[in-house]
Amino acid sequence: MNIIITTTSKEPIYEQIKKQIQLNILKGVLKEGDPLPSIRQLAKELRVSVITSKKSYEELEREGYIVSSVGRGSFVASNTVQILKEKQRNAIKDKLRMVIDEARLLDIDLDEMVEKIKLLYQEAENIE
Amino acid sequence: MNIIITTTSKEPIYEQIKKQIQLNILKGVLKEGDPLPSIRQLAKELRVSVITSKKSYEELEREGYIVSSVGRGSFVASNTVQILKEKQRNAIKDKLRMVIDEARLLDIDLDEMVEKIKLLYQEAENIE
Amino acid sequence: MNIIITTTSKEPIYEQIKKQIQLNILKGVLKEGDPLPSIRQLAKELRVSVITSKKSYEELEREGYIVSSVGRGSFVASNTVQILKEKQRNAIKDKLRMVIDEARLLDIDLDEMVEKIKLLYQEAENIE
Amino acid sequence: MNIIITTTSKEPIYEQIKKQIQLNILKGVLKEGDPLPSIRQLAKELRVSVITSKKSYEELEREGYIVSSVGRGSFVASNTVQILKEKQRNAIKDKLRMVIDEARLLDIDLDEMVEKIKLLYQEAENIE
DNA sequence: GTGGTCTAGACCACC
DNA sequence: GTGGTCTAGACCACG
Repeated sequence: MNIIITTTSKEPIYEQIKKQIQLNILKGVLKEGDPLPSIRQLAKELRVSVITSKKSYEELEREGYIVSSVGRGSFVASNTVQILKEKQRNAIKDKLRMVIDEARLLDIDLDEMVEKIKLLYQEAENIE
Repeated sequence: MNIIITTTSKEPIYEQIKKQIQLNILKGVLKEGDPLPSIRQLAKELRVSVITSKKSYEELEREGYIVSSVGRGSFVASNTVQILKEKQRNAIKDKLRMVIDEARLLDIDLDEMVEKIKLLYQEAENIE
Repeated sequence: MNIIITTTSKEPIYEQIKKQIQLNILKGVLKEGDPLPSIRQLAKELRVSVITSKKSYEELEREGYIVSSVGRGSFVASNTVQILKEKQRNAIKDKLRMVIDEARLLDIDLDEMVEKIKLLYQEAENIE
Repeated sequence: MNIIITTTSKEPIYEQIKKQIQLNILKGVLKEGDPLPSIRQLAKELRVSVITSKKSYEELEREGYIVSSVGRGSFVASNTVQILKEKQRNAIKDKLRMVIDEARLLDIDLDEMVEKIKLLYQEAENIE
């Protein structure tokens, strides 16, 4: 699992870690039941305060993506992929709704929007 | 011009004010050259500190939406609405790009995305 | 005499008026002894507060460029052109000194600076 | 890094601080990635309000000289010195253009201007 | 500890 | 009256 932190970003470090772990679960790099690196090890690798890595795990656990137990470590929870996908799809819908609201204010109609999306999809596939 | 601020929101107050004034300019409620309420008057109306209303105006001026001058007040900038709309269109494209990147991770293909957009457009028009 | 005010500028209006009157004297449009428009007339023409036009004249008088007398009006002082030219030459030297100080910090040497000036002179002559 | 502020100057304090930090970055006294004093520490040292030192840092960040992040502090931005130097070179050109415009009004021709510059360069080098 | 936001005062130059 | 600068406090999230 690779996690990249950019300290220059305005996004909190713990949030960056959290998102990238979610991503790894989503992409199947981390499977249900898989062990995660210990808080201390992760902190060391990322050169981050233990407080920070701890906070990431805490949030992930609170939201049901991982389970931790003292002395044993942290593991990807079961059903995580399902829950995650569902949540993310909802999140995407919300973000899309906001983008559309803005677009409509600028008189961008449905057709233009669809065209934009097609272009951006192509663009994304070419990069990949 | 109506401005509504919610102090419970995580979004800074000055950002809320700024966005709503931008909106009014883009929608044409505020036209080029129109005077804005003085920072003190606005602060009074919204029951916020003068510093807060001032910060909103500062950012709006820096981004070219308004011009302020001592002794005269603040006014909607001229020759800008078109330029600003262009800027915002670019901003929308960037946001859309991010949404699409996320969507692709969830294996949402182009067709599904287009369908989602159509639905959301309809939804938005019905609300209006 | 033509005076153009830009209310969007951060330069105070009275300062803009003052500078342009000086300019007119320097260019010979206004000659020594020539009458200036009355404070009220100027304010009316420029659509400016009388306080503002008054302030311009006050400063010009304090610095010796014009003389005013109650009931008679304001006139360009004698020796004004000489004083003005001398002052302006000094002002230019000071500004040039500041520009050079900045240039040296960016490792722009004398030759490069001279070349820049030659180019800008050419440019200015072409516009004219 | 030494910062000297003069409260008697008409130039705002935050502007003085900003300029001197810019200078230190451009001269290489502060290198990319170097930490800057915290806004509170700087405020204490210079005996100004935290708001004032903060405003300096805010503008420096907006213009790309530094990056700040909550909980970590402020640092000189990376990959920027070259870009910033370029920007400043453009700024110098603009200032030079304005000086030349004024000079031409006083019938100072190119040769005289070049001579002035040579003198001022010599002068500046002798002071150093 | 750090920076980000917010408050309630103040003085100034400009109009 | 206006906006621009400055002060001395405060609370928050982040590390």
